[in-house]
Amino acid sequence: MALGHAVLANLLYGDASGYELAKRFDVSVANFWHALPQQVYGELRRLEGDGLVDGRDVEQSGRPNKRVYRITDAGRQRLRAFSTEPSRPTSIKDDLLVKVHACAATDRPALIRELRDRAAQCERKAERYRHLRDGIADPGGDGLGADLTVEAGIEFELSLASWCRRAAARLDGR
Amino acid sequence: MALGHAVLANLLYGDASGYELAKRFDVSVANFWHALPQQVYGELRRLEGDGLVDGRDVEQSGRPNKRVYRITDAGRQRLRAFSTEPSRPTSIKDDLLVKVHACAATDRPALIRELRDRAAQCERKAERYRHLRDGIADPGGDGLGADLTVEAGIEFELSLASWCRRAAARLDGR
DNA sequence: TCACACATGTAACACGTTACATGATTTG
DNA sequence: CAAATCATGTAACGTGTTACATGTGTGA
Repeated sequence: MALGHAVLANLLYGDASGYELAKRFDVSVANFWHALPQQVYGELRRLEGDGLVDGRDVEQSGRPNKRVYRITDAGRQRLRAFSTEPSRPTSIKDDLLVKVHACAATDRPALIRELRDRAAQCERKAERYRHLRDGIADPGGDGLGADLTVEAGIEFELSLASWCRRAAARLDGR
Repeated sequence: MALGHAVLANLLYGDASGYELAKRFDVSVANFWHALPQQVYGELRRLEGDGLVDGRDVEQSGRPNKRVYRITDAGRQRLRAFSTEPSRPTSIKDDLLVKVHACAATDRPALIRELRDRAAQCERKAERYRHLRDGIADPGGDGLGADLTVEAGIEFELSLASWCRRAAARLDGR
């Protein structure tokens, strides 16, 4: 149930279809959990089979019908149980860091270019997260969890961006 | 070849056995790529089959024999090619962030405790990375890649620790 | 003698990614 | 008329985790 908990957590912020959830997994949540649409659809079917979410078909005019999911009481209980299990340290995988580690055997100029690109990318992402944060309804109450996690996202992206620029400078021989 | 590149990059810093590599994947490299021993052993066999590393058996007295691997020219070329391929944004997976996102449905005190534990854990990790960094031979030359990546590790851990403490405080209702 | 470090694996399973597939409606 | 958005999936493959398995030597 790796993805499952993330999906359940997301549904706390409002019922959603697979399509809508997949988009959230590509923006707000992407910061600490990433998933492709296919995975989300599959996970929702599984969660429904386990009774952790409830799906209902919604007919729409002018666009395809969709299936909207809501978290069930069993789903909430599952999240509660999950919250008391130990989690282990963040798992990070980053090819760019591997490249820097291997810089002695790389195409230096290409690596430096990629570091600068990545820095810019991170800064744009931080900017998007900032807008997201400003849109959170009640950051002290219902929106607290979302507020805290986007905050983490902003800080992570900015700190990575800053590291990328310094790494590029050092690899450039100053 | 997800793990493969990380293994090759590591071997640039000296020949090693599977056991030794597995330990590096649990300390220095864990910051941007994590792997279990089983995976490392398997990957080394595969890399040897592809001619990207060379293994030789080393007899030892007083302890089991080991197989020590060295990166080949083909392996270096592979790293060079890898360095020019695009990498995509860091992939992060963190259960603790999922829990915070789901804080409305969690056991709050347990979550707060875990955040404080994690903060302490991150700070210890940063401390270990600092020692590692101080042990790097030539941070401006041969050790540049390693120096930059541990630096990234230190900053990541410290920024996460600080976020954890702030999150715990806010969840605690100040 | 018990635990720990050294040293290496197999097998089953869970999870994630890529490629492929379909089809309607809206916007430029 | 082309491209983007909405909406949902299957199949094959690659990667990562858990559980199990084995055996020696050193230090408490």
